[in-house]
Amino acid sequence: MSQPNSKEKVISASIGLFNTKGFNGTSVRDIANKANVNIAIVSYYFKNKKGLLEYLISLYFDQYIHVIEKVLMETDLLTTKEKLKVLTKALLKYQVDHRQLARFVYREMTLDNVLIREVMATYLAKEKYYFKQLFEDGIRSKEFRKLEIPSVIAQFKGMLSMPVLQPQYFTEVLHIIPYDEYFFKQYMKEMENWIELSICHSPTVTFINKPSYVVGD
Amino acid sequence: MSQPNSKEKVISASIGLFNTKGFNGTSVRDIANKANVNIAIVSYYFKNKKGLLEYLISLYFDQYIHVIEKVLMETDLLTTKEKLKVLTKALLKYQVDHRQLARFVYREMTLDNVLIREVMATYLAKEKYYFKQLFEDGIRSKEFRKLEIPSVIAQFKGMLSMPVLQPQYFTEVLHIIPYDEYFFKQYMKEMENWIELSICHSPTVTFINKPSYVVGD
DNA sequence: TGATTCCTTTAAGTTTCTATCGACAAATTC
DNA sequence: GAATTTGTCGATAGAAACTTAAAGGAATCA
Repeated sequence: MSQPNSKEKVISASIGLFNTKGFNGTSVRDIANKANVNIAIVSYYFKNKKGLLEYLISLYFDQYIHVIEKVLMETDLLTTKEKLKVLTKALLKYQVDHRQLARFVYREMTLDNVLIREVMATYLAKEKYYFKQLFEDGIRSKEFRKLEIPSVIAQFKGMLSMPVLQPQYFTEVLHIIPYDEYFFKQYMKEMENWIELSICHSPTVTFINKPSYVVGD
Repeated sequence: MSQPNSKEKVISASIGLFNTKGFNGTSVRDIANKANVNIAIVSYYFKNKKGLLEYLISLYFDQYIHVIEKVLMETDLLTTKEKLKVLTKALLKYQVDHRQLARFVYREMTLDNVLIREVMATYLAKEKYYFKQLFEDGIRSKEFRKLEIPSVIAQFKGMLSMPVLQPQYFTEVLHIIPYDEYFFKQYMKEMENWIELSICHSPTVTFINKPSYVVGD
């Protein structure tokens, strides 16, 4: 029977360590020890530590973008508001399912690191394109308020990443267990609430393709 | 004339470097070079690199908590909603004024680092106490909806920290310049909007921009 | 069987980092 | 003015880091 590949072992060990100790705080030796492989294995598969970093970031964002595209494909017939909700749920779920990798990626994003920024530039541009399009659609169809799109994107991303980025804050200060089913539903509700109240016009009724001034009186 | 103290030089150099390269990504030698002092100066004033870290974190949070307490003192006569708005503005301003230190501190918070967590525990507990009290007051006086307080605190903190934590995202992806006067006002408006719409009961709705059905005709 | 490719290990090269020591200068105190 | 404290500097020991070269082994294929 084939035991887990050395490459796989390095990947999962490094995700775990980068998540808890950060990229710079983790040595190749640490990774090799945790993965139970020889030190040089890392160089063999990823050339060096930076190569491993690039690989992991691409791994995360490839799937991330794929989630967005899949949702947009499959929700073609829904209202923009519903699209946004489905997308929110899918992205939250993706992040929770890959919480270690996600936390690590988001943290490294906050560094002024040329390498990382170059790797991420394309992905972030795509993400922005899809988000922008979505919000513009919503505004055009009068489902959404006239939003300052960049600010809203920022808010949206902030809310999405908060629980992934600060899990210890949730457990140690707020005494909530992030990542369990209950938390997921609760947080999703909060975000739906935000969509309904802060993004959309009317909290009660929305119509497809009908301008909201028809609804009013 | 007294040139800036060596200690001061080390502090500001380290804040700058930790901000851009992270704690583990910065060496004591880097700091000494940027500060234009001898390497041993760091140990002399802060015992070692960890000591410097502790000092900076305490520096940030001492002032941070002080800002909260000052606002709560001075807004004793206002409604809870107004209190929350004043507090939001004060904290945003404090963060922007200390953006480098703030980004660094928030980033290090996302690591599973025992030392850091111990230093911050007291501050975060205080912060939570004040926030919780404030939201409970608002709910009791019926100004606020019946909120899940922990979730709301999380959202609130997420929004506050987003612009500080991801400045490059704003400049490079959204093409906004964070930290300038215009951005500050815009973002503050967004947060006031959130307070009005998502935190408070709806009746007193205010729009950032006029709702589009008014613009329409 | 022999050759090839893929994977792993040994071993060392080279750089980089932290922390500390002892000497020296300047300022302050007595 | 002497003594003491405070601040600074250069050098370095000792540890830890990343990377690479070269060889050993296993599996596959001709």
